[in-house]
Amino acid sequence: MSDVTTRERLLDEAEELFARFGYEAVSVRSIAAAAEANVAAVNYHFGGKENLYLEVLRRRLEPKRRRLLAAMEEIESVPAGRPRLEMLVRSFVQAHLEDALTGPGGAMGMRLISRELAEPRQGALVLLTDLIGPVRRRYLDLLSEELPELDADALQMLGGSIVGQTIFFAMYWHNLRPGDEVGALPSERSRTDFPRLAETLEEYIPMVIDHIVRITIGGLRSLREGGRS
Amino acid sequence: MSDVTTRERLLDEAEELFARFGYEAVSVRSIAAAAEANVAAVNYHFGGKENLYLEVLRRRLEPKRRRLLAAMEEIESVPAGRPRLEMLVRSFVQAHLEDALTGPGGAMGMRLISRELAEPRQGALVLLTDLIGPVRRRYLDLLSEELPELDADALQMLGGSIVGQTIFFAMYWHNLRPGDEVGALPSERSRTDFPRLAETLEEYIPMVIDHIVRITIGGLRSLREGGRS
DNA sequence: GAAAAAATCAATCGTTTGTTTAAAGTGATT
DNA sequence: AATCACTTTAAACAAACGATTGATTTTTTC
Repeated sequence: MSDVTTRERLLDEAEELFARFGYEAVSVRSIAAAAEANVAAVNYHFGGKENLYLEVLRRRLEPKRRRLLAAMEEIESVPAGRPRLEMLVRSFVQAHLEDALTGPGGAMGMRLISRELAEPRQGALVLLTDLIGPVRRRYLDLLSEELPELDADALQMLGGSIVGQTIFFAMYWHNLRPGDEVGALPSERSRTDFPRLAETLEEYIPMVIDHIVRITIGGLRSLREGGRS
Repeated sequence: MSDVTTRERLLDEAEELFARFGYEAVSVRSIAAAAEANVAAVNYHFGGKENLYLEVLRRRLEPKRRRLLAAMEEIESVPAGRPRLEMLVRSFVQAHLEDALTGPGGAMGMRLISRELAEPRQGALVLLTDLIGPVRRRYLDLLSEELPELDADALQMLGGSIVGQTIFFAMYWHNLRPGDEVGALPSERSRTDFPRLAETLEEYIPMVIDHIVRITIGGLRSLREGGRS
C-alpha cells in the first residue's frame, strides 16, 4: 500500500490521538484503525500501549532537545551582556514554540508535554526529565552565568516563569483559542470570548515569543534591582 | 455510619481521584469503593460519571469565582495608580494559589483546572468558561482601566502570562517538585534534580506570589515603554 | 404507626479494554 | 524451490468498564 512502514504509521496516528484525547481515552484499537493496521501490530512493534506512548514521547522530545542544545552552543559563542541574556530567553521560547511548526504532526508535541505536566504518568515523567533534564541544567548554568546575583531558587523560579508562559500560550492556541471547532455552528463557535490573537501559527509564534521575552526581560530587571518593585 | 451523606463522600473521593489520575483513568467502581458506597450510587446521585465530574468541577470553581469577585470589588474601591495595578495582579495570583490551602481537599482544585486546560473535555470547558469567563472579562476591564495604552490583544497576553505562571507553579508543586513519592525508595526519590523551593505550602505560596507579581509588574513596565527591550 | 419517598444493595447487562495465540503471508538468501 | 526471519492477520482471551435492574432497607411525611 503505502511506502511508510506500519511502525511509523502507528507512531504518527498514536501521537495525534494521544495528544488530542489523552493516554487513557485512546484505545489500542482506535490507533490501529487510524493507522490501517491490525490490532496486534501495536504489541508486535512496541510491546504494549505504554511503550508505544513512551516511544511517541521520545520521538517528539529528541529533536527539541537537540534544538535547545544547538541554540545554547550558539549562544555560548556570544560575549556576555544583556543582549546575550535576551538571546537566551528568546532561543528557549523559540525552540519550544517553533516545534509547533515543524512537520505535519509537530503541533502535537507541545500538547503531549503540557498534558504530561498535568497528568504525570509513572515512567513518562522520568523519560521527560531524563531527556530534558541535562539541557535544563545547562540552560540554568548559562542563566546563572548571566545573572550571578540570583541564587539557585530564584533561577529556578525564573525558569518556571518562562516555561509556564510558554506552555500556557501553546495550550491557548490549541485548546482555548476559539474558532476552530469543526462542524460547529457559527453561533456555537467562539462561545468563549477569548480573542484569536492571530490567524495562523506563523504570526502567532513570533507574537508570543516577543511578548514572553519582553515580560521576562523586564521582569528580570526588577528582579535584579532587588528592592520592592 | 458517618454523618456526611453518600453524595458528599462521592464528590470528595471523586475529586481526589480525578485530580490524581484524570477522568478516563478513574473508574466509577474505584470512586464508589473509596467512598464506601455502592457502584450504583454514582448513577443514582448524579446520573452518570460525566455528570459527577462536572459537579466536582463546579464545586471547586464556584468558591474560586466568588473569591475573585470579592477581591475585585475590594480593588475597585482603591484609587487608580501603580499600587492598584500591583494589587490587581497580586490578588489574582493569590486567589488562585491560596485555594490550594483552603480545606482538606482544596489542593485538588488547581490540579483539576490545569488538567482541564491540557485535556479539555467537551462540556467541561464550557462550564469553565461560563463560570470563570465573566470574572475574567471584568478582570481584564480593570486591567484595561489601569493600562489604557494596551490594546485588547496585549491585555489578553498579559493575562496569559499571569495565568500561565500561576498554573505552572501550581503544577510544579504537585507534580514536579521531588520528595513526596510515598513508598518510594530514597534512591528513587528526587530522581529529578528540581529544587524543592519550599517545604510547606505555607511558605511556597507567598514565595510564588511575590515572584509572579514582581516579574509581571516589571515586565509590564517594559511593555508600557513600548520600545525595544 | 402506616403510607410514601428516598436511598442503598447485590446481581447482571452488553461493551470495550489490552493482550495473546497460532496460522498465514511476505520477501530475501541460499 | 526451500529455508529463513520478519510481518500481518483473524480470532479469542480474561478482565474491567459504565450503566441498569428490581428488590430491599432507610428515612421522611402525614
